[in-house]
Amino acid sequence: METRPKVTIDDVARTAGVAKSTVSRIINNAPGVKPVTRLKVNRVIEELGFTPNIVARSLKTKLRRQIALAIDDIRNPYYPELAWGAEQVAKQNNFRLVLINHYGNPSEELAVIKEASDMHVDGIVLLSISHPKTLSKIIKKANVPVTLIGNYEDDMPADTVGLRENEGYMAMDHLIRIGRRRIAYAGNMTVHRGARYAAYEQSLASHFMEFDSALVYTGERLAIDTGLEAARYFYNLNEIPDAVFAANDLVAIGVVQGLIDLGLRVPEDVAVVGIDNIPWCNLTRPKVSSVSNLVAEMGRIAVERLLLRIDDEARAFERITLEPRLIVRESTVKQR
Amino acid sequence: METRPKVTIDDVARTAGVAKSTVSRIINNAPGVKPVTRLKVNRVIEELGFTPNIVARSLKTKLRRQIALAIDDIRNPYYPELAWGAEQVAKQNNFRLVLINHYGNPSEELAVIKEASDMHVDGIVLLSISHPKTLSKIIKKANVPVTLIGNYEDDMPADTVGLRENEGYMAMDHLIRIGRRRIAYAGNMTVHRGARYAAYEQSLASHFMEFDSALVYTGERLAIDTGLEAARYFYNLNEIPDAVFAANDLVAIGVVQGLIDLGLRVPEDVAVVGIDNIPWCNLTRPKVSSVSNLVAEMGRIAVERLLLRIDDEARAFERITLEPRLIVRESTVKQR
DNA sequence: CTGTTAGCGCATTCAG
DNA sequence: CTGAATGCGCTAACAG
Repeated sequence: METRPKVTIDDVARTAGVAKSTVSRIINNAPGVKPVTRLKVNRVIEELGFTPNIVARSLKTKLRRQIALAIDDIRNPYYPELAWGAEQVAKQNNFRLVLINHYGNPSEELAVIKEASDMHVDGIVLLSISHPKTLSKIIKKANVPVTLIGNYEDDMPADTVGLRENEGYMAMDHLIRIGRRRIAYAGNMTVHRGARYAAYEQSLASHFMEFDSALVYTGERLAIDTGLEAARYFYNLNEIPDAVFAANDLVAIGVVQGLIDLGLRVPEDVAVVGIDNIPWCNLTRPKVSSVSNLVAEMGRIAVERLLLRIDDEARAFERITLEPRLIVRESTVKQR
Repeated sequence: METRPKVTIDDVARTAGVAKSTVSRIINNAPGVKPVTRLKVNRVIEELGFTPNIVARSLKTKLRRQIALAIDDIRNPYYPELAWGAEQVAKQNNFRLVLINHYGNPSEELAVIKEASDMHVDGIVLLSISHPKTLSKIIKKANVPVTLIGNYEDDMPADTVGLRENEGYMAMDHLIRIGRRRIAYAGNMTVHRGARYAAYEQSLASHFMEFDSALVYTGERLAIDTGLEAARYFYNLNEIPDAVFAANDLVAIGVVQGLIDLGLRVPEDVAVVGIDNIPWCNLTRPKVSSVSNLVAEMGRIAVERLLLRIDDEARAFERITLEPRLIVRESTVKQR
C-alpha cells in the first residue's frame, strides 16, 4: 500500500480551527458541542476522510471491541454454527470476533487465556477440553473475563452456558409419545460418555416397556454405513421394530435410507429419530427428525453474557443451561 | 475481573533498576545488551509476570499482528476448511485471524475494507461477491492490503488466489481414463454457471464419444435425494450407463447409494464421481471419488501472500491459480 | 461550550 | 552497552 499518511485527529482539529478535544467529543457523540461547530468539524472530517485510529483509542480506553472465540477446531461440524451465533451478537454490539483454534491442546488452550490480555481482545468465549481444576486456576489468573461453553461446577470463576444433556430422553420421549412400543437403538454404547445409550435403556424402564437386547444394534463408527447396516439387521429380525432411536443423525440418515431401500415406509412402518440436528437432516427424503443441541443459540448467549461481564466485572457468575429442542420432521410424523 | 493493575514496562524497569528502554530491548530480543543485565531483567519479568501490552506496541509499530478473514457466511460448508487453512499460516507467523461474515451484503463487504485500517488488522483476506469494478475502487481506497480469493482480471489491485475452473473436466477425464464409455450426468444444468454441465458435454465431444440426452438426469436440488432419483432413472434405461458424473458430492453420494440399493455394484458396474470433496465422501461405503477444490490450500496460500505483502507493500501483485485435485476413492476404482 | 494538558504503554532516537 | 527524552493518536480531566 502506498502508506498514505493516515489523517489524525490533530489534522482535523487544525484545519477546522478547533481543539482536538472538540473533535474527540464530536466523533464520540459526546454532548455539549455547539451544533454549528459540530457541523463545521463534521464537514472537515468528511473532506479529509478521517477515521479514528482504534488502536490509539484502545490504548486509552482499555476497550478493544474484540472478543476471542477459542474452540478446538473450526472444522468440527458444530462450530460454524457456534461461530455464526457468536458473531451475530458481537456484530450487533460493534464487536469483532477473533477466531482461535486450540486443537484440543491443553497447553495451547491455556496459553490463549494467558495471552488474551496482551491480544486485542476484551474477553474470551472458550470451549475448553482441559480439566476444570486447571482451567479454574488459569481463569483466575487471566485479566480478561472468560465465558465457558459447557457445564461446570459452581466454583468455576466464569459465566458458563451449557446444554442439558438429556437429548437422548427427548428423542425417546418423542417416539413413545407418538405411540411406538417396539423401539430399537442404533449407534454405539459410548457416544457422549454413554449418555445416549443410557437414555435408551432408562426411558424404556421408566415407561415400563420391556428391554430387548435384540433391538440394539451397535456399529463401529457413528456414520451412515452403520445406519445402513442397522436397517438391514432390524429388517431381518422376526419382529421388526416400529421405531429406531439413532445415536446421531448420520446413523439416523443411514437407517432411514436403509429401511426405505428394503421396502419399508418411514415413518408409517418405522419412525426414526436422530440427535444433533445437523443440516443434512433437511437434505434427505424423508427429512429426519432430530434433537437440536442449539449450537448457534449457545454462541449467541455466550457472547451476550461476555459482553455483559465486560461491561460490569462485578456481577455474580451465571450458570445458564439450555434445553435441547426436538425438531419433528418427516421421519417420525407424516407431514404434507 | 478484579482489574489487577497490569504490570507495565516501567514497573519492570523500576524494580530491576534499569531504564525501560533496556527492558524494551530485552523483550524484543534486540542485540546490544549485556548478558548479565538481560538475565537480571528477565528474572524480574518472570517474577512480576510482565507481558507487553500489544495495543501500546501496535500504536507505536503500526503492526497489529492480526488479519481479517472476510467471507459471506461461515456456515457455508467450504469455509471452515478455508478458515482452518488460513489460521494455520497465521498462527505460524504469530498472527491472529479475525472472522468477519459479510453475508453476501455488498455494502457490508465494502465497509469491511473501509474500516479495516481502523480495526485491529494489518490486512484482509476477502472472498468477495461484489462487482469487480466496485471492488477495485474500494480496494484502492483501503489503507491495508487485501488478498482476494477468486479469479480476477489483471487490473485488480490486489493479490489473488483462485481455482482453475476445470473440476468438471478432471472428473470426466478420470472416468474416461478408467475405460468408461457410457457416461451419464446427474445434477442440474446451472451449477457453477453451467460450467460443470458444459464440461460433461465438451469432454464427450473432445473424446469423440457420442452424446445421448437420455443419459442426462437433472433434478432440482443438488442433494442426496436427487442422486437417488437419478440412480433409479438410470437403472430403468434400456442400457444402463457404466459411469456417472455427478454435479456435486451430495448427488454422487445419492447415486452411489441408489445404485447399490438396486443391486448394482459400484464401481464394477457403474463408476461414480462427484465434485467438491466434502468430508462426507469418506463416510459412505464405498467412499466416493471426487475432485477437491483445495479450499484449505486456498486459505493457506491467501494468508501467505497477504503476509508477504504486509511485509513489503511494493511487490507486484500476484495471480495464483490452483489446479483442482482428483481424489480417487472406491466409487470409481476398486481398492482393497 | 471549548481549549489546554496530561498521560495510556511502548519503541526509538540520541546522548552518554 | 545503557539511560533520558520524545511521540504514536486518542480520551479525559480540568480550566477557562
